[in-house]
Amino acid sequence: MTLDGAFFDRSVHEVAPELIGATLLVDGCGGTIVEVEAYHHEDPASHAFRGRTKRNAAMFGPPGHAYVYRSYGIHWCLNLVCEPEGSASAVLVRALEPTEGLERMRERRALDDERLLCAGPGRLCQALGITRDHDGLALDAPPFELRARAKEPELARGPRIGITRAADLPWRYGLAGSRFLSRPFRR
DNA sequence: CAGTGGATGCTCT
DNA sequence: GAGCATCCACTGT
Repeated sequence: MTLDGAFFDRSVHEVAPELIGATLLVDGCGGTIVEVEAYHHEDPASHAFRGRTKRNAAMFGPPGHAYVYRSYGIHWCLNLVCEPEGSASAVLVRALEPTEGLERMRERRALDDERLLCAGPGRLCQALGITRDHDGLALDAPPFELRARAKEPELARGPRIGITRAADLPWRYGLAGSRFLSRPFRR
């Protein structure tokens, strides 16, 4: 079943854990989502916290669309916009277990190690070929393909990675025990 | 393993 | 001009 606008038109805190186990492909490359983080508009760590700008405009658009931004001048990062339009909340996709299009992803990453192919927000965007061109695109239409998980996985939860503000909030979710996480979860 | 620092572009102060 | 929702290469144990 394709995840569409209705799926994303809910609290980011409901949507984020339900994305673990879903399948994300871009032009046929990608795999199973194993790690995400929730960013709410009232959250000081969110790009939308200080209001709408040119960069974060897609966060203020309709749910079920992509928000892509450049990180540290080098990497791209992919978010999935949630909640009713205008509330500017989104889920950062941090890691995939690669399952489809492995050869193309290895070429893009110039890397053979499957474990590190999509283990991190910058890495997975490089592997899937995600750039600014994908900012604002709908997730239920090509080049995106986003399918709901078949069954509920065992979840891990913890604080988000790489932020300084609101660093204690446990809004990172992962597939428990996966070897494709960007970093392990503490227990 | 852990820790450090460089690359690099854009937004906001 | 500072500060980043990162990654990689390098150092030292």
